[in-house]
Amino acid sequence: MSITNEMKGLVLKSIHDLYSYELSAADITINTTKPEFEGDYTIVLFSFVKQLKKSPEQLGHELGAELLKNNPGLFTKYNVIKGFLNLSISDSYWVNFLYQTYTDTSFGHQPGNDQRVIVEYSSPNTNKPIHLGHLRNNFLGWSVAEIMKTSGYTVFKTAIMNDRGIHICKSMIAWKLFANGATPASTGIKGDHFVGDYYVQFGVEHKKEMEPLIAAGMSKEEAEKNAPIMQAAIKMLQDWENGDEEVRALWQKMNSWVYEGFNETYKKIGSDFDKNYFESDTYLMGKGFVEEGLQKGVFFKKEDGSVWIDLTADGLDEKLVLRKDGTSVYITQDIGLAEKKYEDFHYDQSFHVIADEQNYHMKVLKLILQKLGKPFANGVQHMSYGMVELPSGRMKTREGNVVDADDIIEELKKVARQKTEELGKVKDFNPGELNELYDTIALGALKFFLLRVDPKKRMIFNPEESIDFHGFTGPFIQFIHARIKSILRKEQAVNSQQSAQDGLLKLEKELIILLEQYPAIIEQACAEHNPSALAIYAYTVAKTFSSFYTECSVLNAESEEKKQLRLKLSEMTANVIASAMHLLGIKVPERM
RNA sequence: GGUCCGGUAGCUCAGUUGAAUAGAGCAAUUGCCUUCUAAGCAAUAGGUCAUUGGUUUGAAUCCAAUCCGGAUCACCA
Repeated sequence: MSITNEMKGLVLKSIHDLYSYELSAADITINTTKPEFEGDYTIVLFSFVKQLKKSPEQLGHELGAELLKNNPGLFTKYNVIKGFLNLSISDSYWVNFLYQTYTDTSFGHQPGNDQRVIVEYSSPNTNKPIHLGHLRNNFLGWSVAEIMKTSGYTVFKTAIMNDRGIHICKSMIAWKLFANGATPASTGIKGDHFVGDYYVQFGVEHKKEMEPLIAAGMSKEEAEKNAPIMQAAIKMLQDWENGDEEVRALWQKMNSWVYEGFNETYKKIGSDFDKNYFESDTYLMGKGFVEEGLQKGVFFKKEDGSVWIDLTADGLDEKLVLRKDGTSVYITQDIGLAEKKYEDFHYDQSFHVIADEQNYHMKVLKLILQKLGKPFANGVQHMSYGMVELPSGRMKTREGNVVDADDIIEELKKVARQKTEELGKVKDFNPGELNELYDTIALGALKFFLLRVDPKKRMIFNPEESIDFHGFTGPFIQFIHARIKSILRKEQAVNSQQSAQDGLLKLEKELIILLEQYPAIIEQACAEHNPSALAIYAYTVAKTFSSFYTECSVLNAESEEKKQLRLKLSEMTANVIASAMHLLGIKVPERM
């Protein structure tokens, strides 16, 4: 149990003993004591002073004295300032905690519960390569899944490959028209980029063809639709749906190029999946629910044959679920997929990691599932995150203003190499080890950069300023880890009983207090589905260690006892940093 | 227009279940490498927490109004 929870229990008991009053734990606020006051943790008295009809001053002193009297080994002193009761916790408590825990690499992990969870993330379109926005999705999804695993959930990672539709046909048409049979193999271009290039080329050609039509008096919308290349793409989609063999073969071929490219990138960034779903398999599945919804009176049919749901009573609009031509739309497919995933995994919760532009869509999806009476409806949840924007605005593949995932990783690797060579600390590494180190640093910088901010907020990436390796960054934390390991390579802590030690230095105690909070941070990150809590925490630990390291020598400590304490403190810090960074999908090097 | 989200230092962001004098990083200025890795440490400077009013012992945090920015309300996915 964490120290703050333990303290809450003690406060409840003391209040009961002193005043025969039953307080609830929710009434008690405990904060770490501000540095300008004496103490480690502070009980805010205001929150329950009224219930007890005491002055904060009197209550503070009575409660402080009672806590000290009953827990002489835990608390050493107290002081009351205004409505705050500051308590000092004994050094021996902290040292004991450190000695008990310093080798525990599963510190903060929870035993398994019986909750089954799906995290659906990544979910790319197969007409373009992965960019920075997709990376945020990938890193978030992966990290949330790992955090939930650590917290005891049984987690399955899935992706839905958006492998069909008009956007795919655009790439296909452009390839047919302009490629002259070129392939990724013949051009040496990575498959997803290769196909993406034709998607962009479609856009260029489309725009070109629209101009004369608009000049001839057509509206923009009409021109968009009537441009010959668009007509060809629409025709191709129809052929695809009718199972035209030639179109299907081309579709399969081009998708396979894309998957080859994706797999390479996924491998590099560490995304993995327990199961992939394909839209081409699932896009017809929702149709069955239309009939079910009509029978249950949840849906209604309009004169033209289209089917709708009326959500105005829920503060939303009417929403189409089946086109008048009888084909299903996005939301209908999602209904089918949700049920399919339930059949496959029997989930209690199913998270969709999707950008916040789809908040409305996900709200509607959940509502429809609830109205259809699906048993899994309440477990369907949107893990919404903000888009990554450039200083110039949103990234759009067809406008070419994207930060490509493969490009930025390569750029960061270059910076990592350059910096490493300048510093010259790993001259004995062989080329394989060096390459691995550059990967570790580059991906560490990128993942930390994208995970350190609150997922719900949109974020701005400035390519000019690029990604830093100093300060609040992944490489800084990696560096601190490498530094600790360097000490531990020279000397290991001896596993021994706690020896009597007084006088923990300020920074020593600060570090132990921080480390003790790790399980609470994981719990918070899990409850909020928010990896940034862990990123901020990992940085704070590294930063605190760095100050400690500068001020206190580990290997040349004043005494053997101090040295042992500091070795243990170093080891535990390294363990916690490695663990927290792992939950973010970031590796930590032994040397850098 | 309806709904939802946001506005904190020059920039990027913490802090938002109310709690003591609002914190980091970058950028700027100044010190510190013969001692465990300087991708570092220490320090200085930088704030009308969008605005106004309200609730409270106490408000960046809660409420109301206003201003600004974004998303969404498709027979696209």
